[in-house]
Amino acid sequence: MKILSKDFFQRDTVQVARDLIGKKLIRKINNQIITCIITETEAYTHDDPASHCYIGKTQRNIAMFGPVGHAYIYISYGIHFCFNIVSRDLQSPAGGVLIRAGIVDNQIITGPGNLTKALSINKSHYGLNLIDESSEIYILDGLQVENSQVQITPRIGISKAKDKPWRFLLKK
DNA sequence: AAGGCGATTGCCT
DNA sequence: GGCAATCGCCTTT
Repeated sequence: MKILSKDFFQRDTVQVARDLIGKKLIRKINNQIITCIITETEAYTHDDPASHCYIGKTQRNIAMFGPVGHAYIYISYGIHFCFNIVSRDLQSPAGGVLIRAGIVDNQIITGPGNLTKALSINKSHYGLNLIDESSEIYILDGLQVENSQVQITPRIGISKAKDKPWRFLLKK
C-alpha cells in the first residue's frame, strides 16, 4: 500500500476531506504500529469563518499556512487535542482537514478528542511532516470508497458557516 | 495584564 | 437536551 504524498494534499481542501475517508492513518510508537481507518472528516478553508485560519496567520494557526501534508493540532476547551492535516490547492493560503473519527483495533472511535487520545497524538506533533514514511504518523492509501458509501452533512460543533456541507462520514 | 471564548466530551436530568 | 470542566489563544486595555 502506498503512502499519500504532497500531490494528494495539494488539492481543494473539501475534496481532500472527501478522499481521506477510508484511508489508513499509521501511528508508529517505538516498534509498535497502530492503524486507524479514517471514517469521518471535516474541511476548513481560509475563506471559511469557522476555520481557525480565517483570521489570518497567527502563532496558533501558523501550521495551516505551512506546507501541505503536515499536521495542525489544537487544544479544544483546554482538554482535548484535535488532529488536522494541512490541505489546500495552490491558490489558497491556508486550510486543513479535521479527522473526527476512525476505526482503531477493530473498534470505532468517534470524536476528534477521543481519536487523538487513542492514537497518543498531542501538541508535540504540531507541524509534523506526514508525507514521510519515517515520521511517527503518516497516511496510506486504502481501498477506493464509493460515493454511495460516503454521507455528506453540515459540520458540527461550530457556530459559524453551519450551512456548508463539508463533513464526510463512512456509512455503516 | 486581563477577560472572553471555543473545530469537545461526558455526565446528569 | 443541557451544562460544567478547563486553558491556550486572541483581542482589548
